[in-house]
Amino acid sequence: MSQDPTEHAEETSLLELVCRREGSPLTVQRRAVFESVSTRTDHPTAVQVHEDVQRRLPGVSRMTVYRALAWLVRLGVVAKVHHPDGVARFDPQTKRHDHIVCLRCGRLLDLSSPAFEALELPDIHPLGFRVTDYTVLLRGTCPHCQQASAAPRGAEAQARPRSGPNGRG
Amino acid sequence: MSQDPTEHAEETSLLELVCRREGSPLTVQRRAVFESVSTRTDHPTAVQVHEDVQRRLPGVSRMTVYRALAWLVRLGVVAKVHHPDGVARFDPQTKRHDHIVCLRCGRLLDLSSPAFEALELPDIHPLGFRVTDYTVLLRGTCPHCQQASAAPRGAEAQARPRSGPNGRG
DNA sequence: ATGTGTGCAAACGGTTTGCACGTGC
DNA sequence: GCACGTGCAAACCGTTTGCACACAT
Repeated sequence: MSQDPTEHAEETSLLELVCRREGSPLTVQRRAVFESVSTRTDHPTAVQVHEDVQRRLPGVSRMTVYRALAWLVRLGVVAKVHHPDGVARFDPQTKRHDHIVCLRCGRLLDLSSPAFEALELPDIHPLGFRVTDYTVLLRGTCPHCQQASAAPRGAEAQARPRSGPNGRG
Repeated sequence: MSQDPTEHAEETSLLELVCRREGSPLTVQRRAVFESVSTRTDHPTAVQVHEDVQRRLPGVSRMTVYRALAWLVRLGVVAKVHHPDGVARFDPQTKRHDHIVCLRCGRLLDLSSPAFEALELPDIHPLGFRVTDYTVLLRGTCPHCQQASAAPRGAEAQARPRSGPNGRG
């Protein structure tokens, strides 16, 4: 996709920094996994990241990708988000933010809206919980699926585009 | 728990009503599944519902519970909520509402707060999406785990009490 | 009587784990 | 050189599916 290596230069050095701090070696595989996640904006699944990495580093096993992702999440460099479909997805955005998901194709996107940034949740302690964090999930229909929904009947049954890797409802 | 059968009388008749409308037979198993979900407030997993149902109707298979739950969800009588752990949970509350989850034990609860009811989200159409629905997920620590967190070190690593049926982070 | 819900068992997909080898530091 | 990350294969868990029988209507 992007030909400019300097684009992710600072992120990569962040990765190195974190590695030093943890005393963990920064391997080629981990770097590739991080590159994949931080390049994409569509919250890829572990399998999708694996495909991505494979393209650059043939031979990398799925296990390595799973472990690298878990490691990145543990270091706080990557966020694990839970898709309604149940499969884990990964997000380079680690700051608190919200998501929007298309109920037809399952596409999940970050919600970057000033209005949402400004949103202030009531500061409550429901049932004695100590609330540390929150996230809003919007559900709806993406532009592409809005057009598609006009065409066929029984739209709910299909709604399974090749590029949308989401299984069950 | 509750000995009073009249407590769920209206819900049961709702179930019968919906069955008539759908032309679907109301079986003992389905009734038991519905009873289980509507009685509990802790958003049981399919397996937990199965255990519940088994207690009353020994011999009911897990498959039946899965299918009954899917059926109830399709009829709009029960809501399927997605837990951060990835396992599906079920909720008798079908109206739009929010949740709070304990990051230690995984317990998921409905959030019934007037302040949250009154919350108005910005009416935006991010990236051309048509937003139909939304939900807020609060993350935090439940009262029980707040006490427990005082005791051991490395709390994040363990945090896996027997009663909390949540696998991965 | 009839249609469909149920039960069994097997498959499936995503994810995790144990161990020998290779690699980064 | 040493530790740890990697790769392989197999297990695991929640969930789905196909088919014969039983049950609700």
